[in-house]
Amino acid sequence: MSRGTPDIDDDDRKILREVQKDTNRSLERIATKVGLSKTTVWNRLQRMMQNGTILRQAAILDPRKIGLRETFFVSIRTSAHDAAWLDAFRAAIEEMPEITEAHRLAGTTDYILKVQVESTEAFDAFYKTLVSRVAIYDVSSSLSMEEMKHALELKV
Amino acid sequence: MSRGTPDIDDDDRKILREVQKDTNRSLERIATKVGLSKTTVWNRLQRMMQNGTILRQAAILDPRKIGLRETFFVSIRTSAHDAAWLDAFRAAIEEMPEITEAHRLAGTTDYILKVQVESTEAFDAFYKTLVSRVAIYDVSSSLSMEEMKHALELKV
DNA sequence: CTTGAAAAACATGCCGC
DNA sequence: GCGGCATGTTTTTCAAG
Repeated sequence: MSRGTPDIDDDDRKILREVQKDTNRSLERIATKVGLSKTTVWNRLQRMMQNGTILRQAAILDPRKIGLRETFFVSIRTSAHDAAWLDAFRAAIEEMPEITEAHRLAGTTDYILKVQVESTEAFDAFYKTLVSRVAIYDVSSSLSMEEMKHALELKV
Repeated sequence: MSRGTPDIDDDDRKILREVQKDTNRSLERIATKVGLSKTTVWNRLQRMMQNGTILRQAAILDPRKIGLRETFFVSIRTSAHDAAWLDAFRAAIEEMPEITEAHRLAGTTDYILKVQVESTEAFDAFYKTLVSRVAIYDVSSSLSMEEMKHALELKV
């Protein structure tokens, strides 16, 4: 385990491609599809859950069906780069469920947030709360008109 | 079913909160936790899978463990707004597995892409392929230094 | 909506290769 | 490491309150 990522081999990749699509198929179907025995597939799945390759198995919901109709992308620049500010920012991200994704970036934009809310009014409320919690130098919010792709299946 | 989203009630929401976390717990544990019978939980899950509230149940992988070490956000502006260009762009998005998310935006930026690749070199190759496939007026790519949050669990 | 029970499908662990 | 088989668990279906 000294190099980049030699934890998984081609059989593992085949299994991952299957379980990324659907976890509700039986072991037997997966085993047949990838050309290994049930036991082997089971052992490999066990290992990949242990070592964190598979983070978890979960139901993936349609945001619209549960009332989250709008997605915004929020680009943030800050003037404060001290530890106290970052702690406050991290806490806000953690505690606000509307923020479904947050990245610290290299470049002119310091942070990007993906925010999923019920409505544009709900976003306005979210926005006010956010800027009241942390000092922000410059913000630019973009409303998504259309989600063209959302691949939870990674290229494995 | 004439209003916004009255397909799901509070019991459904409780069930969804459970299965969003982990799909591998038995029906019995979920039923106990939400205070309903096994049969009821099963019937409700069945309905929510039928009507698309639950898109699917799948394994969620750690991108780094499968060698996808870098995430980029690509902001795109285009000068061509005709149907032919859009078709080509849609096809490119569909066919390039490195693009894990794509949105059409309102505002100065026309599109935003999330791109997950093995390395910065792999991103360079991806980028060249993308711009060779579709005419783009202005692109700005930002490398993510840190994924601060990635909530696949939606606020339900 | 619930309980309960019965059938089928399944995951899991052990065996020998 | 692998595959086949035995066992206990779980899902799934059904009848009845």
